[in-house]
Amino acid sequence: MKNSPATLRDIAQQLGITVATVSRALKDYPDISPATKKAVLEVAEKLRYRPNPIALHLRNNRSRVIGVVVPEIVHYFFSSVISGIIDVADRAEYSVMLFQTNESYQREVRETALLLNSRVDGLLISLSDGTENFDHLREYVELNVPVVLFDKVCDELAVSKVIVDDYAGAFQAVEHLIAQGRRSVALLRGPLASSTNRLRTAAYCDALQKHGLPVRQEYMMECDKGVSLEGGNRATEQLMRLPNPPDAIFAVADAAAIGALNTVKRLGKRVPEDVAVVGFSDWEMASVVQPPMSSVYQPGYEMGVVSAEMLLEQIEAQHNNQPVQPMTKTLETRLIVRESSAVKQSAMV
Amino acid sequence: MKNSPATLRDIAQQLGITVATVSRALKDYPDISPATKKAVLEVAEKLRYRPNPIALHLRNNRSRVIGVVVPEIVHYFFSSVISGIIDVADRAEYSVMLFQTNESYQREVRETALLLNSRVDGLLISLSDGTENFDHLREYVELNVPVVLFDKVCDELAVSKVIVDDYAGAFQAVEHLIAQGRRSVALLRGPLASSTNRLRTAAYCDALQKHGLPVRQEYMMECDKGVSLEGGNRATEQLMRLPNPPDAIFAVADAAAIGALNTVKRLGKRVPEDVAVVGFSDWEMASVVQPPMSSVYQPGYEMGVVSAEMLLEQIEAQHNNQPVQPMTKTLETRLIVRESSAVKQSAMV
DNA sequence: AACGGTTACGTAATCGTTTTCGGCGAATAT
DNA sequence: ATATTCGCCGAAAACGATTACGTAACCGTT
Repeated sequence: MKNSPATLRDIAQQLGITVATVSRALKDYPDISPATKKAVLEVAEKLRYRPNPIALHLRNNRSRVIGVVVPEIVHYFFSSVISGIIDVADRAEYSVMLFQTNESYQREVRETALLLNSRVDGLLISLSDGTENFDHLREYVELNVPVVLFDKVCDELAVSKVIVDDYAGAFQAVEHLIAQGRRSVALLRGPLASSTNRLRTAAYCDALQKHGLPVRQEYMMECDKGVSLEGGNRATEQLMRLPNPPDAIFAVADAAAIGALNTVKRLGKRVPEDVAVVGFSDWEMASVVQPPMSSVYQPGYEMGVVSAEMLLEQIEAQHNNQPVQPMTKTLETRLIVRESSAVKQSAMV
Repeated sequence: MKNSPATLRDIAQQLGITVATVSRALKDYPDISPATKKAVLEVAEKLRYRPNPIALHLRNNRSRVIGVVVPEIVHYFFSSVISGIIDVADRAEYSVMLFQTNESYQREVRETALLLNSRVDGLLISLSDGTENFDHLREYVELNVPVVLFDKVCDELAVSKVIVDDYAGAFQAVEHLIAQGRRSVALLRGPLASSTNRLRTAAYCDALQKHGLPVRQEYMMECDKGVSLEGGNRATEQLMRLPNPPDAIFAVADAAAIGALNTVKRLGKRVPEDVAVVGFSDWEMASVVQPPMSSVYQPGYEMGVVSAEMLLEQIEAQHNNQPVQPMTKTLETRLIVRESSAVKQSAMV
């Protein structure tokens, strides 16, 4: 029957009054007589009137929509962050527009431009691994659209950031391996363009040096297929083929770590006796592999919550013409020790 | 400096012409003289003009936004579906608004209403486990807003659906277990309100009966904490405490299956020798646990792609006033056999 | 009777864009 | 010389909602 939702005018026509009166009646303005209000409310109910948000956006110059851009959605950490963002946005009556870049810089530029055109009220973004130019985000700054960077950030932009303490987490992981008596710890990492990779790699080197261990290039592997299961597999195969293979592997991501763990076992070595393994992120997966894998826990959901709260605050401030101060918030990481790196507790079947 | 993006009027004023001319010049109407076009293009470039989509939406009565509602985002299968949806939407220049219900019927109603008010062009939704009333979706049908249900669907609504062949997949899994010589196969399932749970449960029963095996109530467990790791753990503990514990477990979700697998091992039994385990979905996790777990592969990404394509087609048809025929598409499942259920190939360390 | 103050509503502008319906001058046709 | 066409552009309505401002009608006061 009815094809399109009722508008103010539909109500006004039924009652022989103007849309202005209807609008005011619905918003309970004191100007309107109780009788008219009652009549308007009734008709509005009957017609199932709902304000058209698009018209409101046009008039108010705000959309109550925030844009979220992540490298990939099918990823335990990022989906956790997204979940946190959505829950916060939901409570504040904001909607979330979601995009993924598949780690492509070009697509990142495309999506952010799209989002900017869409007049989102703010942007939450985790940079792709390949992103080294930030002009697409500078446009936001110039137009005073609040931006919060999370997880994969950059120093070049004066915007708010939410990160985890990548350095401390990685440092702790490597020190833990050294404390377990490991003397040749290998690293599995992704491209150094990404801030998280840089920090975790730096922490790896520093931890080794602090304990008087050599930093050996042949132990620092960049996974060619990304820090994935497959990337971890391949890098580990290479590592174990070295004249003196490492006695421990620290991977900057759980997927690669699990690849490493499985490859070590496949090559007939024991975990952790021959090679200890520690990952980063503490995915659900880490606790179900055999042996259960140590990993640096990264609070994904919380990062989403904090980032979204920060963005919404800035949007609010912006809207009230208050100045917004870019700030950086660092969330704690925590090393979860399981059997893959704890020699004493190791209980093999 | 500039606080808000340039509008048609800004361009028009700079050139002393009207917005109508500017609009036509930008859209390359034949009416406009080359000189004017050139001038407009130049000023538009200088001012970095971008059409305001909100104004367009208001005028065109379409938003080029689709709504997506899932039970939870942090979930390998659903995030895969979302990924597929987003990739298709992206190519068609649509944006995706994402919501999660956390399996709450109330929140499902709330989010769908919000989305409807937001005037999305269409809705993609996977129902929450507790959803038994569908009035919130009937509103979409009444207002002629295209809806496509995926994965968790219902029979009560005359809308398009995309599902996997839950019945066939589950049937194949149970038959496989029987073929491996198992005679007492247990089931781990979630609430029967969900269509997938119902179908997989029915297939379980039918497969047993086909092979002359009894369908025993004490082997059919509803996981109290949901079909999660924890739910799988608890249900399996109960199963193994039975006078005659099962020699195989089929779980309707991988998380519960992995919980089952780990619990079986923790209780000192061998997988698959004592108890075989098969899951459903074939998450990444399934292949990395020990022993690698058999599972019914469910094409998540493809489901997202197909659902989104179907929805966009319907939106297009709707927009051209063509009738839309609700249709149901069923995607194939495929049993992936790994060591957790294949006695012969089992290679324990 | 004239004025002031309410009450209760209407008028019209606004947000940015598209598009229909002209309009005006010049060129072409009859 | 008048009519027709064409090229180029402006005016204005439309999408749906909000809101500053204007204005009737009515009351009571002086």
